[in-house]
Amino acid sequence: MATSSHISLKPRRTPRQARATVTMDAIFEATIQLLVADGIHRLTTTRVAERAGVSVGTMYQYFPHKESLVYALNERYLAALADRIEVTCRNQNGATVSAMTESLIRTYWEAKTERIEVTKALYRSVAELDNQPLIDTFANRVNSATKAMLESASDMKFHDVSSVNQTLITVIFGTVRNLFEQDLTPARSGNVLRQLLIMCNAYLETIRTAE
Amino acid sequence: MATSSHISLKPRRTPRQARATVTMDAIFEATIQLLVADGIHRLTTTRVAERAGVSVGTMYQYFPHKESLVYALNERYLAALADRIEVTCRNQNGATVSAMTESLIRTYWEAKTERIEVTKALYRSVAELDNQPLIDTFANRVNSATKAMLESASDMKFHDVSSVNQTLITVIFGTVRNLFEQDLTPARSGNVLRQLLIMCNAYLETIRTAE
DNA sequence: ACCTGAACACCGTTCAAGT
DNA sequence: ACCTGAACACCGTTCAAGT
Repeated sequence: MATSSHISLKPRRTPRQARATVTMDAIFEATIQLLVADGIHRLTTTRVAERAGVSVGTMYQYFPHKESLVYALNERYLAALADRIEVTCRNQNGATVSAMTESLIRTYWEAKTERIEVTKALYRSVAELDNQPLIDTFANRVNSATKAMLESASDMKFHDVSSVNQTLITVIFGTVRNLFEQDLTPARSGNVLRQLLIMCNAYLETIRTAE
Repeated sequence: MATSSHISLKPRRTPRQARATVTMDAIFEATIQLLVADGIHRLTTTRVAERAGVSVGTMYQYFPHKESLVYALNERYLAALADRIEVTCRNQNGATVSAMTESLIRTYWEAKTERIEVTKALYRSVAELDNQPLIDTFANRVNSATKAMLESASDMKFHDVSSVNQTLITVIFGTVRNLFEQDLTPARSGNVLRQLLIMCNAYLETIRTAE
């Protein structure tokens, strides 16, 4: 397998003295700056150390290798995100399901869009490849195909096909990708896929009667 | 920005002779084998050339740099996926919207799960970092929080909270992530988010009456 | 037109030596 | 406990020389 779970990604040393904490913060800050400015390809240990104002050797006292640096950054990001979601969930205790769903969507979207450059830099740090053109080409082809399909539907005419099309594509592809990456049992995956279909149908039924 | 759109990711040379095509196929095959077996971190130009049975110099006649190799692989994959979706769309011409949605979900899921190792290797080639443990931790925290929230709902009792919870989380997070990465105008993003909410509500309404 | 492989610049990582 | 930076192995990329 491609995983290398035997190699620790954890920081090597936990700072005990004040200057060590300063050093670690400087390294983190330097990393995020370089990531936002130049992307992961220009992120070298030499450059991080240089900008953080420490020697390479120092960096390696805190992080066993370069990967663990970016890993730690993502860890911080995800932890903060989970914090926010937990707060939202607690705040919605006893509310209606609709209100819950709404605030869950809002919280997640806001967390992603608040500091867009940082979110994107982190996404790109994980998705190293600059394959946006590929994705765009793919999206365009799929959009055309599904739109034409929807317009031909025998049981429904849409007053805004583009909106419905975009919604269905984003929901279905996003959900399936997410589901795939979760690596659930076939039974659980199958269930979510069935529920997804039910959800799409319920949505279509709703906008049908609304028009 | 992190993008490097001024650097071409396209193949450098298009094969004109038969042996050149053989060479390119060998390089592609070697790349995919190494990717599946060892992951992107062990993918070096030397190793690819070695396994393909050509010299490094030859590789660089077809690909301007290492990145373009993996890029070309992803390009092939996405093109094949788009092909399949187009076929599905054509086949569903004039069908009911429900049937369309269903075959779209099925096609996409099947394409991803048919040769799981290859799909995963490609995903990992783009998502270089081995951050599965991070994702798992995050998912567990979120799962607990949202499940507790749903169980506290004032307007609804679920006979299978876990299923509903997993569905909502997968759909919402997958959709939002996908939406974020599409980089649409705020108006279009806002619309999809509103539609997503409508969809979740329609779903909840459906399973409420079904129970 | 296509292939080779030594050569070069640079990067990740270590470690003996310091405070 | 924490920091330094020269040293080493290895990788990406090039290019003069070949068929």
